[in-house]
Amino acid sequence: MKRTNYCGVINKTHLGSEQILCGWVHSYRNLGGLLFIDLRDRTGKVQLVCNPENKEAFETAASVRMEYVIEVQGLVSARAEGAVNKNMPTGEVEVVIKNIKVLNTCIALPFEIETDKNISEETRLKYRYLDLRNERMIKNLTLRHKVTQAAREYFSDLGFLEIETPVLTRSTPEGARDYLVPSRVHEGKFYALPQSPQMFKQTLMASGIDRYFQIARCFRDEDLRADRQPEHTQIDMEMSFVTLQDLFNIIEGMVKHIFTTVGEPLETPFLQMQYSDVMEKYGSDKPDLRFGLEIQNLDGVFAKTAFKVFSDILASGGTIRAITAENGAAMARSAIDKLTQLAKDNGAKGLVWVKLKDGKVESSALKFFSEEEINALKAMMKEGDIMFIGSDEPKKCFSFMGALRKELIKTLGLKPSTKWKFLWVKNFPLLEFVPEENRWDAAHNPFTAPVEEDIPLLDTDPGKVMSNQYDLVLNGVELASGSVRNHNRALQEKILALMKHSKEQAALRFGMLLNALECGAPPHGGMGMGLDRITALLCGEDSIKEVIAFPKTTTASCPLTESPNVVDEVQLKELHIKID
RNA sequence: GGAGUCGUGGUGUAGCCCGGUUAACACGCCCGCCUGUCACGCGGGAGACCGCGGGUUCGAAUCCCGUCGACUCCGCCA
Repeated sequence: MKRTNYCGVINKTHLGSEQILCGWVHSYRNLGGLLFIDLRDRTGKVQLVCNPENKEAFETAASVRMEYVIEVQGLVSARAEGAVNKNMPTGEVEVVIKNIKVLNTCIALPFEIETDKNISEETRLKYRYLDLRNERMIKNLTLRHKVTQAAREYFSDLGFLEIETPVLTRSTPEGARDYLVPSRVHEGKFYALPQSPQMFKQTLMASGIDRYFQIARCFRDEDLRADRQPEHTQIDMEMSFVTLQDLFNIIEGMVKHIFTTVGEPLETPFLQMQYSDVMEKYGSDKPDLRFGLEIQNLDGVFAKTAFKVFSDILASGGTIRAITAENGAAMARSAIDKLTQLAKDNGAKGLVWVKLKDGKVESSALKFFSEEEINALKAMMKEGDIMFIGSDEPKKCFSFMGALRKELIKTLGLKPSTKWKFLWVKNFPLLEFVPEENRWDAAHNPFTAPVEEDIPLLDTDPGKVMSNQYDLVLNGVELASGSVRNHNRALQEKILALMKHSKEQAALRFGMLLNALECGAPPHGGMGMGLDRITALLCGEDSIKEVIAFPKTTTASCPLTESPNVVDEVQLKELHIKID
């Protein structure tokens, strides 16, 4: 290769040197007797200048158009005082063209690189190879690479082995829908793409691998969101002989290493909270703790209320909760109505608002409140505050108050208190009852171990059993999830039985794992972290599509490759598939 | 499965409410001029039957119905 340097790095230290640069014509300015080209590669841009005295080169330079690929030999020169471009990192220098060669031409493109903003995502994805020429995408993909490398480095240094697990595996119709792959050799049989390497990594623990990690692609055939793609990448990890706190320590170490590597050293501690407390305080299992707005309990205030709405709720075992927002009293009626509607959409029957304005309490339900209640509310508020009160059966109440909290943060345009706020959510219930199916289901992951002292409760009151499950939440995003697993076959089978899996079914679906467990599997645990999500957060992107080179659209299709698509009749026949 | 927003030259938008000229503007593209530009400038030109199908109407980019696609959200996502 003849290239001597990248465009974006050329600076004063290269003055007087001759360079061979290759790249794309980002823009050209032909002044008639003088010609400028901004040459771009993934490191940045540098200005080329061509004088007419260099006749042959000038002729070629005049023929280039947007996005032509050229190779240039030239002298790095200082720009004249007035010609320095302060908006350009390479703006103090320019490269005087000696020779120029067109390596490839380019047709008129659907959009311009960098200058065209607000291109529809549809167009961007259809021409992703052009979109990826943009600085934003180069920056994001570079950062993603760094995150991946940092994770690899961290785990490797701690003695973890990176082991690949199969992508063609078997379907386990738990949780998300599987992507299926028909087998040619076995008529009527299918592989499934893994939703996670869960079973394999636990099996690796049974093998005595002790410490495993993988940058693993996971597949889920579910509807998409800004933070969900049909295939996503997990930093997947599992280790033996660990407690929950060991896992926290290891993962915190990894997160810190990643953040430091990308230039965001962390000082903020990782908080830990019980799932039940998180739900009660924030109405969400992934609250954004950069904002306050805790949900308050008003059961005491209204214990003896004459307001029928509240007294009925309390009598039926419900609860009354509130959120108080500073400087919210100025909120317009329409904004309050919007928030009320949002609460209703999330299951609330209504919301009561209370304002403290000029030392006086105003409220949509003022006439129902006693003097004592008004004073109690007043004592909880500061001048200019607004309080929203909701009441319902506790779980429902927390849920819509949580939705309200999220919306309030948006509506009031609250500024986050810190850049990053980490939260471990732990002590999830192991099981949740599904009334429609008259069975228990894993609250998170069917292989999670119950808290040891709760094991007897599996026989008496399964809903009370706490698990060794945890989530790591960052700025309101569920970043990672993991647990200490069951390493005892009998216990695992007991839990599967509560989920109404017969021994036969369990053996059929999870046989590999169950068999491995009874062959001397060590205690173990681990986690999976969303690589796309952590990268998106670090890039300041709202959608993980911006950190994935070739993502899918909301209908799980790829505009670039036009997948999914039809296949040949011959292919179908080989796979024993008939399409109606 | 459901809700909302959007769809107009290559790209991004205006026009749509309140139907009626050759569908406007910017960038890109083509031609010409220009020796210090950097969103270069100036002059000229090409390029869209307004996502698709149907309906209302003398007449539809505009109103109505359907459909397809994109995005966001709910359901779903162990």
